[in-house]
Amino acid sequence: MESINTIYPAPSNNEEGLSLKARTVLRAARNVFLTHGFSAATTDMIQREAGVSKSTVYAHYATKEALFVAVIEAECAAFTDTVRRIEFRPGKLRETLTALALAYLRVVLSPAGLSLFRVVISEAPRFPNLARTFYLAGPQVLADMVADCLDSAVTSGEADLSGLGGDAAARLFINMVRSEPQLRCLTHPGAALSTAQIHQWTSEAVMTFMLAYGRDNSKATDAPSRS
Amino acid sequence: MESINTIYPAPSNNEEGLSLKARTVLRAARNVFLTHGFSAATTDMIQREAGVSKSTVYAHYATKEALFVAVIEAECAAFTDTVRRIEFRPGKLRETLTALALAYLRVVLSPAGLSLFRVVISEAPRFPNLARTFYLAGPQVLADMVADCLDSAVTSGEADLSGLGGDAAARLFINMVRSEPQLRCLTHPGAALSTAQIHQWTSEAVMTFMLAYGRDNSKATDAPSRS
DNA sequence: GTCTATATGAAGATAGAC
DNA sequence: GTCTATCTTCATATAGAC
Repeated sequence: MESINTIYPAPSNNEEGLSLKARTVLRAARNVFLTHGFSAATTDMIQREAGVSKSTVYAHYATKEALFVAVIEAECAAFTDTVRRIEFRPGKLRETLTALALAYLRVVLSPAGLSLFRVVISEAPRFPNLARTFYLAGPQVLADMVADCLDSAVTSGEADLSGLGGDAAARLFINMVRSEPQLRCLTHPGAALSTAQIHQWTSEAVMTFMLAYGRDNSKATDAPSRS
Repeated sequence: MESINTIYPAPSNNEEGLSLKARTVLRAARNVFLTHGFSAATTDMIQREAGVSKSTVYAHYATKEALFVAVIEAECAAFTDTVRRIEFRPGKLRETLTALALAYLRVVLSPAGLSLFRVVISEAPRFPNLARTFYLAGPQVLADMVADCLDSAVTSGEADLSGLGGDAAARLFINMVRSEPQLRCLTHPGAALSTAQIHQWTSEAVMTFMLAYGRDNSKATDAPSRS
């Protein structure tokens, strides 16, 4: 009894070249799969949510599996787009890292981000290619961005990675940022983190990283920057 | 066609007071649920794997849901036991943290650990209590242990947390340790990480933490300790 | 392409004998 | 408590008219 896209705001990407009904089906499938996962979702739910008949669904997607793959691939692509759009003008390293972290958490902790993670992880044994796609579309893309960022900082003398590669350092940073808040949200459904909590966690992660690898170690600053 | 407990070595805990058949059912259910998740698992699979009839299953557990809850709670309890058993004699901070990290990763990256995570996370919307139980049984327990460790180190002058609470610092550390290898294993099913990779990652995480909060900052040592 | 109606199989759960 | 056999519901997918 929910209208389309009530729960998960539409990405409206990668829908070029699809007929009107096909798009309707895909979006309905997105809501249903992200809400219930693959196995618990039924084609009936999708058909009903889309407001079409069963045969319309099967006219565009041969099987439930194919529809699922289409949904997740589109979602991963949208995820990548969102992450890529994050602005990071090369300014002060601490501020840049903070901005990147907060923007990343906004995506990861969004309802769609959490559901996508849930579904992809749980279906990874059955859809290993989707899982790899997800890894490349999310963590990998951000890691590359942060690595660029860090390489610049090393060049400008703002950071000293102590023998660590830019890539390894970037991974350490984004994992430090993402891990705890994401785990908390995943294991406490319905209890979203407050903005204050997110800012505090981010600030602690950035501080830790700067203490370890920043060149100007002024240990005092732990006031979160509002972005 | 797999015999019981082929895939996931039994915890053999919390089975006191259960009849022989009840135990057989519970263990079969464990294998099936950890392998397929809740929705894709069927009571037929469980019944077959246990080598009993359907009514035997329902004689001990009223519904599929109840059986699932029993399985996951037992698994969480076993998880806690394993984590609690980790030795950490208060020695040098770096060595203690390395040992804790490696032992934790052994549990988290084990087949049972990864499957438990998958299942709990994916079913969290439907079984929120189980998800919270899992959080408390795993990350929370280790965080407490690490926090104790850090408090000692602060007292002995080995560490300076720069205003961070022991709890927050502990969380940062274990998340830094767990996050990337776990995510890689979850998204690349069947491709286990090599011991060398695990040691390298651990070593990088410990080094980062020690650079930020260790009192004796000798940046050179990045040789992983074999434990 | 889209609909209504239906085939076909499998799921969770129970009945009734022992 | 345990089994065999079965009930009921609902899932995926298709047939055939328009």
